[in-house]
Amino acid sequence: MKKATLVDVAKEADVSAITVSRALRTPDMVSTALRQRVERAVAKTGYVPNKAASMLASSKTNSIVVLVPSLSNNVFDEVLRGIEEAARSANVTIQIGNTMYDPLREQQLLTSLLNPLPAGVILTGGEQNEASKRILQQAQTPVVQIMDLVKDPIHKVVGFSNYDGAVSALHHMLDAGYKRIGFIGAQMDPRAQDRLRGYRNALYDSGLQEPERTSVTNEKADVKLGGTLLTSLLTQHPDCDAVLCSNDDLALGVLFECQRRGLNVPRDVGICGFNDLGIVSEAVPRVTSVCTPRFEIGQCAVETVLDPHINTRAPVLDLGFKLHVRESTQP
Amino acid sequence: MKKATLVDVAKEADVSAITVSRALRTPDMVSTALRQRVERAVAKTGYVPNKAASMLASSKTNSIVVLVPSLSNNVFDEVLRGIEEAARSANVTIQIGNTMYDPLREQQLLTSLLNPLPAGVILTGGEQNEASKRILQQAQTPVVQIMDLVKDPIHKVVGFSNYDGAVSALHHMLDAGYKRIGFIGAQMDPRAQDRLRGYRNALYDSGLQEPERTSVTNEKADVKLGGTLLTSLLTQHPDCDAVLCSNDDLALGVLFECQRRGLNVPRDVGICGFNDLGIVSEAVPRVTSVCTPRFEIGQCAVETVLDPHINTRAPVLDLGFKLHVRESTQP
DNA sequence: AATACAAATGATAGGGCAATCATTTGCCAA
DNA sequence: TTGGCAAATGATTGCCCTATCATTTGTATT
Repeated sequence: MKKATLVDVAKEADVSAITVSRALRTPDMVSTALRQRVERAVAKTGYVPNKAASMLASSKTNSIVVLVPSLSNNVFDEVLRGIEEAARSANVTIQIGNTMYDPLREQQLLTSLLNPLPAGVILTGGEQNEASKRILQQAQTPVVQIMDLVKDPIHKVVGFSNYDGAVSALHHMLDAGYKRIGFIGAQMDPRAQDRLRGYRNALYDSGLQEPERTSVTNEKADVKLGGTLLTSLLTQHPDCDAVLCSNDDLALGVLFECQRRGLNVPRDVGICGFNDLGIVSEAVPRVTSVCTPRFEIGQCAVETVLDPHINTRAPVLDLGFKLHVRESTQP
Repeated sequence: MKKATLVDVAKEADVSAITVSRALRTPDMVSTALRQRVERAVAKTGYVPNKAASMLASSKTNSIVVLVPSLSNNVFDEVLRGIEEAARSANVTIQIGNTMYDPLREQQLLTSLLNPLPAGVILTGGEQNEASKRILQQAQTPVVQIMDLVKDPIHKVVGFSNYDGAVSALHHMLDAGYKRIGFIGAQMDPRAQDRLRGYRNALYDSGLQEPERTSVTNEKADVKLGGTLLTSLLTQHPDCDAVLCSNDDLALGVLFECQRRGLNVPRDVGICGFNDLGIVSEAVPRVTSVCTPRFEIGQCAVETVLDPHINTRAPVLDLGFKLHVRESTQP
């Protein structure tokens, strides 16, 4: 038995095909009686709309393309959860692409996923290459960039200030009494660089006139690397008494390395992470971290991208952050 | 300017539309000269194939649907990495769905993602509900179930034995001298249950005739829960001298809880995790874990699902596991 | 040179839906 | 009642590509 089509349903309901189409897509536009008749016919025939045909005829889809730079970075789980939840209630599907922090890969994904044209695109950050930006500008679909407060957004931005987050963390660490605070960073994308800038400027503004103590690399940030970077930081700056980490994996690695070296946290070394991934609040000692609104960013990104009044809204939505102070920075 | 279609390219190259189609899809079937002419015409017109039309005409897609139960569980990152890599080299796109451990959600995702029909489906485990299984059986597309060695596979299975993994871990712990080994489990899906079974049987077979010491829940497994479960385990069985955990997050939580309680690992309590997620090998002390071939499972699942000889291959592919012994179980 | 056959290319006919414009129906005001 | 208008429904056409079958061209064989 072949799959039922609109025409089959139409015959069953004794109406025209286009009416069935309307009854399903825009139920408000048909009479109640007819709607019910169509529903019955759909049930009876087991009709399932053919998306390919629908796309071809309307050159539209109800799916949102979401590009993230990593799936192993737990930061994006929460973002994706927010996106999924919002997408579900808006009745759109999502299409996830993993750019692996590679602009070229991002461009390829866009080329591939923008056909057929999605209802919207959600991207991470503003580090797209020129070709990608051109593609996005020419595509007739709304674009939301998330995480960063990107300066020259394609359309809209939903995120928070990484710079302010780092500043806030540093002020707290200074208040807690640390004097020779270092910075450890990896995977130095624009967000991590903003955090580094925040560290630098807050340090400078504090009047301590300290030399900057940093250990930074472009490798993929993970727990192991945190230990490695602490080692290199302490080699260059043995007097470090605290470390601000560009993310929580690094912070955990730093904590473990301290334990290996017999350094007491928070007494000998204070540690602050970034993102507040849940695991850091369970470590011993519990680690201070800048809590970022990842779930909300996801939700809000979907709402923004689907918003019909998208053109009349502020282009940048700052969802803020919260510093969660814990034992690791309270000597 | 409208987008170029096959016909435009055909005019440009002075051939028929169908020939252009062939030149692009099956270049071996046309002459070299013509292929080059078509390529030039494509470049000149900026032609991009319309996937919706292609799908409609052929009722095929070159995308693979991948359903995982969680994106926050780091187990699936690696699997997805393997899938992505293999998919890329096979030139197919992937469509990721997150079932959130909910069979109904899985069913909804299948209903939605099986239209248009994908080139294959990759699912986690065998815990689909009856409706989902029926949908998959009727869909004319290969299905590969991963992670578990599912007993009654829909088509094919790529995974490893969770049961054997647990048995192997337990044997190691017994060999290391632990006598009163407990089990901590959460998110007790069939895989976790297999691990529990492995624990039970290995314990029984060891002849120790020990009572079983378990603390198990169906909540989402995370680091925090590890601590909670250890607390409950030690309340009921204060004599526990080691813990096998159904995954690494729990193991880490157990380690942290031990630290809070002043219990020395591995002397007072031995800890073994499951999956070997990278982070456990960095903790202090480094934690023993059953290393599972997640990347390979992903790769292999794609190869299997796309394999034209799929019907003549063994239905179950066991990729094995490796116990990585570290400090946490060497008193 | 004639035949046979394979390789290369073409013509036709949908695939299932939605945009657009056209028609019918129902209802109200005058 | 009739004209007018909105609401509801219908007919036609096109979206762009590929499956299928048909034709042409090229090559080898006798």
